[in-house]
Amino acid sequence: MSTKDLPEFDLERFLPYRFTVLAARLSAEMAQHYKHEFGISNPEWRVLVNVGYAENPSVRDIEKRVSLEKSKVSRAAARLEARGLITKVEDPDDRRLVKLDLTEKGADLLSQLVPIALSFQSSLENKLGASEATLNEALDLLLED
Amino acid sequence: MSTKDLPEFDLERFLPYRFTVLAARLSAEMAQHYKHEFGISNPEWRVLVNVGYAENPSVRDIEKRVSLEKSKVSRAAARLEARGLITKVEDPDDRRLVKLDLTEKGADLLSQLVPIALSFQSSLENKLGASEATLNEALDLLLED
DNA sequence: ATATTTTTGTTGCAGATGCAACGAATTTCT
DNA sequence: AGAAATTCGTTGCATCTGCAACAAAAATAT
Repeated sequence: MSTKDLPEFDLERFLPYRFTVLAARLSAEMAQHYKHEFGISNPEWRVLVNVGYAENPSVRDIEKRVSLEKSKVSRAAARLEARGLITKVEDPDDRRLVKLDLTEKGADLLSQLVPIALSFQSSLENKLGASEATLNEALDLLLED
Repeated sequence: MSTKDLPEFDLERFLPYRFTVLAARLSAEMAQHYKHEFGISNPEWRVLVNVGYAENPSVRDIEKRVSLEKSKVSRAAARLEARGLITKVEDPDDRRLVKLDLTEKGADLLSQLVPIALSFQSSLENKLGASEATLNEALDLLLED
C-alpha cells in the first residue's frame, strides 16, 4: 500500500484515545501502589472504597455508581469477603439485595490505602496547577448524561 | 461496622477514577459503532489506525505510541492479517522488526471507520464548547512525561 | 572474532473479563 | 388473588488479558 487514500485523522487529538491512554496509565500507576503491597486489584479497590464511603451499598449500587460490571463487582466482593475485609448481608427489606459492609480489618486496610490515593491526587493537582478547575468542569460536562 | 473511622475521601473528585469511568464509557460507545457492524475490537481499531496513519510501523512502534501491550498489538495484528486487512513484512534492514502495512481491503475498511470516529469527536466537542481548548491543555500536562 | 547483553515479536498459561443464562425475590398487570 | 415481567446477584463459558519465557536477530563488550 504505497498510495493510501484515507480521510484526514489525527489520533493524537482524538479524545476517546487520549482518555483511554491516560486512564490506563494512571490506573497502572495507582495499582503499583496497592497491588503488590496490599494484594488489592483495581476492581477490589474500587469496591472497597465504595463500601467504605457509602451506606451499606448493594452490588447494584456499586455497579451504577462506579460503572463496574455487576459480575466484576460480585467477584471482587467475593474475594474481599474471603479475605475478611467486608461482609455480605442479605437485606431483610428486599431479599434480592446483598448489602456490603466493611469489617474492622477492611477499615484498617482502607485507612492505609486512602492516604496513598490522596497523595497521588495531590501530585496530579501539582502537575495541573491552574488547569485543574477547568479540567474538572470539562469532565463534568462529559460525564453528566 | 457502624463506626467507620476513615480519612476524608471524595471518590467523585478523584481524578484517576473520573478518567477511568469516562474512558470506559467513551470506549464502549465507540466500540458499539464498529464492533458489531465491522467486527473490529478496540485493540484492532487502535492498531488499524496506526498502520493507516504512520509509515509502516512495527509492533514496537505501536506499543510505544499507543500504550498498548506488545502482546496485545501482536495478537491484534495477527487477527487483522488473518482477515486480509493488513500485511506483515520482515524488515530487511533489521530482521527482528515486522513492518505492518494496510491492504487495499484494510484501507477501505478504515475509510469507513474514520468518519465514524470523526463524528463522535464532533459530538464531544459540541458538549465541551469553549472548554475544549483548556481540556486539551490539561490533558497535555498529564500526558507529557 | 567470540561472548554477553539487549531488543523484537510470539506464545503458553494462569487469571480476569464480558455476556448470557439462571434462580430467587419483587413488582406490575389483569 | 394469580400470571407475567422485572430486578438482583451469581455462575458457566468462551474469550481476552498480562506477564514471563522463549527464539531469533542485533548491538555491545571483551
